[in-house]
Amino acid sequence: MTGFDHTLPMLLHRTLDSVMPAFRDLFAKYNLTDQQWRVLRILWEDEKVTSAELSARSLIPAPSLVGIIDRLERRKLVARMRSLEDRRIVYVVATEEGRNLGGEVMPYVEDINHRISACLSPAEWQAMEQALSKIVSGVADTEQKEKKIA
Amino acid sequence: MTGFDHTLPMLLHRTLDSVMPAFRDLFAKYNLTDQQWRVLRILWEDEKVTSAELSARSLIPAPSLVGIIDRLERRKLVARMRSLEDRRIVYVVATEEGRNLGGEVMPYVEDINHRISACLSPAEWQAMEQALSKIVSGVADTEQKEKKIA
DNA sequence: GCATTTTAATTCATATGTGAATAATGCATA
DNA sequence: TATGCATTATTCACATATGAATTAAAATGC
Repeated sequence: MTGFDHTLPMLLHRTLDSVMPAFRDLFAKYNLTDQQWRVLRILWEDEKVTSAELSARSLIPAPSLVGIIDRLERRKLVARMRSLEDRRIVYVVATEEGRNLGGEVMPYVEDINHRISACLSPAEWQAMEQALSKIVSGVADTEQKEKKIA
Repeated sequence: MTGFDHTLPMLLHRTLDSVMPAFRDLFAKYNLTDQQWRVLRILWEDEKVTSAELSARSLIPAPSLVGIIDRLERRKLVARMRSLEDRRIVYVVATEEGRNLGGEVMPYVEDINHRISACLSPAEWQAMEQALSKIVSGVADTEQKEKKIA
């Protein structure tokens, strides 16, 4: 293990690589990718969400979202509805079928999440989440400072 | 913030999204992607590495590695050398030029890494790294148990 | 020695990520 | 009200991720 292996990007990628296969094996049974699931997961609870908000909450870049929604739409799991007040905005909603699929997959997803959190004590989990969150806000702050300099 | 936002994959993705732009802006100045950098970073120190080992250490899936090495090879930054003892094996090596580029970029990469680690105290960083590592080994263990059952 | 099985790298089809550019609409203001 | 600017979603070109299949070259069993 060199210094490189202890780099934050490598630590995060390594952890993702270890947990994602379980999710992907599950999603594959329903012909879903994990990105498609993320979208469905958000729409499962909320009525209608704009594309921009969906991108922000799913952490899926807007250009990728277009194709993902296209494919979900073809399968009648979601639908696009252009706003009438502001015709630039597109709302995405889950269909009845999409909502049902969400409800069907959800318990298994929670199983996996429970198995993951069982790897740590609640205190450890809390500390990890705070550490990650500190990094997110910390990095954002240094970027602000650099903008002021420039 | 729903439960979904506190899910491990979302936490990890959110953190990655916050730190990667700084790296990517840097790499873009040298016409490198972050995956290309990861390969160069490994070859910068080691003499020759097999494709399989490169995939394992860079966390880049083998099929992706093919194209990445192709593009680095076109720019004369790395070279492929087929093993003479076992002709299935391909060694990848950095050229003089590749090694120089590595040396040139490295200090700036370390700057970014320092700025990231400055967001946490050494103890917090240590705890976070251990937590992530616990998850990696913990998830691997539960997979083993499931194999035995099946 | 030859057929079988493994292994290493690659290819293939499809889905997604990334950054720049575009089209369509809304908004401000001269 | 016409013009310039901002915003939303999309498109484009290119690079990478994913899982299955393929090729070539060992290793193994008989």
